Amino acid sequence: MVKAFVTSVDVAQRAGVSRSAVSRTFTEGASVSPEVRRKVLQAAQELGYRVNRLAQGLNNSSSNLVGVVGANLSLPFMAKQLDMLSIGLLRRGLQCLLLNAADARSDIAPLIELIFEFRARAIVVLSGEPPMSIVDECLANGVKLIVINRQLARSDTDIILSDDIAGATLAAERLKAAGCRKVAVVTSGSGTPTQLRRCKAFSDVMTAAGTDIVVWHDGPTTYETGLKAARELLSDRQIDGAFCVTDIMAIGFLDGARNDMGRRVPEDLSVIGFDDIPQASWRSYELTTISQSFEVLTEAVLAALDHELGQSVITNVPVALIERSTVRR
Amino acid sequence: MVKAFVTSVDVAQRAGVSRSAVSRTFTEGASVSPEVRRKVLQAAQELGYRVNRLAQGLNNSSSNLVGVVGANLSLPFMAKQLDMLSIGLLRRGLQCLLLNAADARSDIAPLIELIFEFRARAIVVLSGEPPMSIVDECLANGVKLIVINRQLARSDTDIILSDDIAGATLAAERLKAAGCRKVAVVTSGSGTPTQLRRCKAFSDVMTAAGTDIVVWHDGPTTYETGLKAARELLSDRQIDGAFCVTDIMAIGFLDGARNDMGRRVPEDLSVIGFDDIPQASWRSYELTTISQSFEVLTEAVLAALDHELGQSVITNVPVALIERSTVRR
DNA sequence: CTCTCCCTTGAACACGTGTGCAAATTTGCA
DNA sequence: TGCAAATTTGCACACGTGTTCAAGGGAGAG
Repeated sequence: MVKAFVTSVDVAQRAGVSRSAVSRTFTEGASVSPEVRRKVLQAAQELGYRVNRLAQGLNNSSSNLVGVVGANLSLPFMAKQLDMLSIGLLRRGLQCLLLNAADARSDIAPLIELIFEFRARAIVVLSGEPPMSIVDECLANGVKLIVINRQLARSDTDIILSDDIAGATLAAERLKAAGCRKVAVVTSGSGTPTQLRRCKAFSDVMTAAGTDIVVWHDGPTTYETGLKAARELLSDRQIDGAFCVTDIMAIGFLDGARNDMGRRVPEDLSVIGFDDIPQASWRSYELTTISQSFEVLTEAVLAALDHELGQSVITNVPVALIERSTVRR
Repeated sequence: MVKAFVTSVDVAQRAGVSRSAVSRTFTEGASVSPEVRRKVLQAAQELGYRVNRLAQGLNNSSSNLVGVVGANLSLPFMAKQLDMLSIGLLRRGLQCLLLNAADARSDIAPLIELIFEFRARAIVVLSGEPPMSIVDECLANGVKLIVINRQLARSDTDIILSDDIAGATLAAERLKAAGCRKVAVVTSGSGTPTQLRRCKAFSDVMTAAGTDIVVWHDGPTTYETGLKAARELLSDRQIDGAFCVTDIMAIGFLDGARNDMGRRVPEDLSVIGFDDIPQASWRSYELTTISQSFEVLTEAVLAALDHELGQSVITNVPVALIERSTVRR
């Protein structure tokens, strides 16, 4: 049988004071005399006392937890985002309750409901789309909802969007400047809003310029999908440019183009990606891509936590073209 | 002002039953008549009732939380591990409280104390080393402690170790078979136990065989470190083999060897890594490496959660040589 | 010295849930 | 129908904390 955790009653008894004094000692800005404070701290130290956050949260009817919903956490983009977010939360005194949706297609509603049960202060949705009923529930119960790269048809939720349209436009302009005559757009079959936006904005610019485009989409957002795209698309020898809506697919595409389809990059084929994941700068790729600052994105999420409830703030994360060496100059 | 969450009292009132009935309806195996159950469920549905896990945990003096401590979550190895672990926890009805140590060198004690405050059921340490005082505290308070790839000098903690020694030995044997005469060992400057073990085991086999070795160590466990190692080591043209204790460094090393130092791999130089991260199988690398099954590792962690408290189980995660194309046949 | 004001202290309540116990009700059997 | 057994129900307590409220006590001003 294990002994239970030390409670504030134990500490109070040992320090010879009331339980209130103990509580006040550990509460910022409460009124305790230095003498009592010292005795309490010493007793707490000796007994190994730890505040019970569950009881604390029960009282305040809210915890310091922030629920984070995501999927495919091992993909570089997600991993980087989660890494920075979890650091930022901790630094702000918030704890991260991580719910992994396992599959980008799976319904995230049950996960969000779980977060509700923990009376989390806020919910951050990194992937998947929360149903409207849940958005309502968040608002009704005073839980901040922050959605990343999903455009909800609502005006009472914080939304953080990378500027996909500007990014895709930058990519299109760059490929035009490289003199491409026929370009491919590579996207996954998952049809996430982000990918759709990038795909559409790029296509719009290209068709307006009269450039031939061919849109390819299939499979999940992975390296293998990019590889497959290269193998299927590049039998058409007229294609001399490609916009892959995600770096991870761009890297697969590059490998397929060079190794399987015998293309020289950038001489025969210009390739441009999106996200600027760490691997994009590896020497074997040196992928020209559109970067969205992870720092800015993370800061936007953290800032959103402080926003007034029910007030919608749409934050656009700016993008920039990172010139490396997969597009002809 | 926001309305508070719905409580079991509200539900009981609406359903016209006692609060106990509500509680029992949501408790597995409690005794409720079908009639009452139906009324309660309907009322709960209409009001949007959610059990308050904080109050629940307060009562049971333990929550369903599992604290996970890690660092460098965006490195492929860590990301993959966290991804699988968080899925596995969720599937078992446990929630993942993620604490990011931000820096591999930073002290993880404060993070573990935070986990204590949440009365987590178990603590999983992915990186960093918990001080002995905390190990004691875990045991005293009935909190399961699971440490991955850290050898603690204790017999009352669950420890999960990839079989570094067997892996490093496999790597050494393979390089010997490739006919290498002088091999480099590339390791980071962080000196984690895992890396030290791999380094030592490899060196032991090689020196026993009379092969020349040179050990290089510097910087963090990153791609850039591998790149740097190649630039510094390969001015010595006698080196014809390299064991990088981590795939991420092996990939950097490969890029440096090929692009900066003009080596052909595997003709001039054989390279072997460790971990089998997803990037190792990318077409540009096709890195020969030692794999440790992420599935087995994850399963071991989940299994450890069910072990008796205070009983130590040391699980060895088996390794295997994955032949690709960076070692001469 | 007395009065007032401010700081500190302890008692009591609230937070929302699970559960032991005894009463109430239903079921099973003869 | 009558009785015992089994099931269901409600009351009350416990979990560990924050906080309000009134009482206590000390210091400073007149």
